[in-house]
Amino acid sequence: MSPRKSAAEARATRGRIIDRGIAIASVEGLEGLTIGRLATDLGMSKAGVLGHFGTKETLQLAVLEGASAVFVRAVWHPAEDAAPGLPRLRALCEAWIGYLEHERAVFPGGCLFTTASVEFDARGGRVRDAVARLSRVWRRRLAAELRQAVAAGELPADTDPEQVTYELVGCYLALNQELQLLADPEAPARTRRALDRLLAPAAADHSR
Amino acid sequence: MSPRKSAAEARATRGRIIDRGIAIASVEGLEGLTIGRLATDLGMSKAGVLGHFGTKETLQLAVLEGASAVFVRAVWHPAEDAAPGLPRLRALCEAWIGYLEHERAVFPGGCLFTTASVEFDARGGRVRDAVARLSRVWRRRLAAELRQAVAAGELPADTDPEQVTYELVGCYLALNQELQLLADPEAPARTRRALDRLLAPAAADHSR
DNA sequence: TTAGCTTCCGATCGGTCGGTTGCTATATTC
DNA sequence: GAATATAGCAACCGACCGATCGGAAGCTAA
Repeated sequence: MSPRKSAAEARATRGRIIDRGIAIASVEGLEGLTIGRLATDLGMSKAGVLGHFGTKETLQLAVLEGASAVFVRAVWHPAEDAAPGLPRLRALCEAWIGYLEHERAVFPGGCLFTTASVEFDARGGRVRDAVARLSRVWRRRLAAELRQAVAAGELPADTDPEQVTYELVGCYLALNQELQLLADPEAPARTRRALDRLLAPAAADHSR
Repeated sequence: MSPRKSAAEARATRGRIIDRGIAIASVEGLEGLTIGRLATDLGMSKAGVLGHFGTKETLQLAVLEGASAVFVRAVWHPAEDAAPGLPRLRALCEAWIGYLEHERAVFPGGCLFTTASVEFDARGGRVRDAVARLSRVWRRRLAAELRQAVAAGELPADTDPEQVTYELVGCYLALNQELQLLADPEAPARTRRALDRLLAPAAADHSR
């Protein structure tokens, strides 16, 4: 009927598939994301959708990568302008709250990584590996930023970066649950209170 | 071939279905739990399995209820012997860690409530309502226990029970992720360190 | 002895899954 | 302008999904 052909248009189509896939997967999960549903939503045939990826697993990985780009753009990029250390951590955490609270247009079902993490944490396969890799990357970045803040004397010298990272991740998992499952409007305020405790500046008795 | 008939045996069969269903659902999710898989695992026919529940949704609710009983037995019951307030909170939290760390025989794929919570948090329906209800019940119990500890002077007087409950839930969501997705053996120690900070006794400058 | 109830099975239903095939129509390359 | 490459479609595949059906087997009560 309407065979689009140019390479540029094909890339655009691929992008539309991934965008729609992110939206569906954030609600139904990466396993619940089906090719037929994707095709119907986009007014395409199943073969037309699958032709861009070959395999559902490859499609899932592409959606995951697309979601990762959204996350980086929404959370990490806005914080890059802030000064390294505590200010950047603060900006990062605030953007992270906004991402979970307002990014409904992109992730109507909440953070796709939380969903995918729980969905695949008990399985094998490339998707699980990709989810675990992304999770580790972001934890490492958080810990590195925390180390900078400690080195700069902005956080107590005895701060354990891995420990604070763990507790930060917990905060955001809980925030996602309170927003999505319990629809609790108090959740962002509670998160900020927890952050105030976790990222409390070092007592000003340092030399520098 | 082997049609069991007595009411007692039927109840036993129902229990076996639920037990197996819990194990499957903790790995595949409540949606990924299929009647055919259940029937194969138990050496039954699909009709025999579904006959006990009528509907997959009813089966999911029964599995959820069964998992709730396991959780109560593993986490709440052991803590009932402890004195109300802080000691009971401590016992509760320690049992909770053990539940996530060692209950692999019952929940091979990690805590079923975490899985179900994320799986249904963006949908409607009775299963989602049941998950949200259980989540609220346990948060309320935690908060009530925290209030007791504050009233007894075991925790600082300005402690916000809902706030601490939120942070406790976050700790256990993070623990589940580190155990299941990242297979990090340090996770329980990190959880205990976080608990030490969250449940630090009030400074002993109180009168009573 | 027998009627009625329940448990469970085998067979089957319509529907959807991921994936394949053959084709057309366009874009690109020479 | 001819040859090649490819985006996308329609049709279809075997497998599996949840669900329904009639009936067989065994318990219980009259």
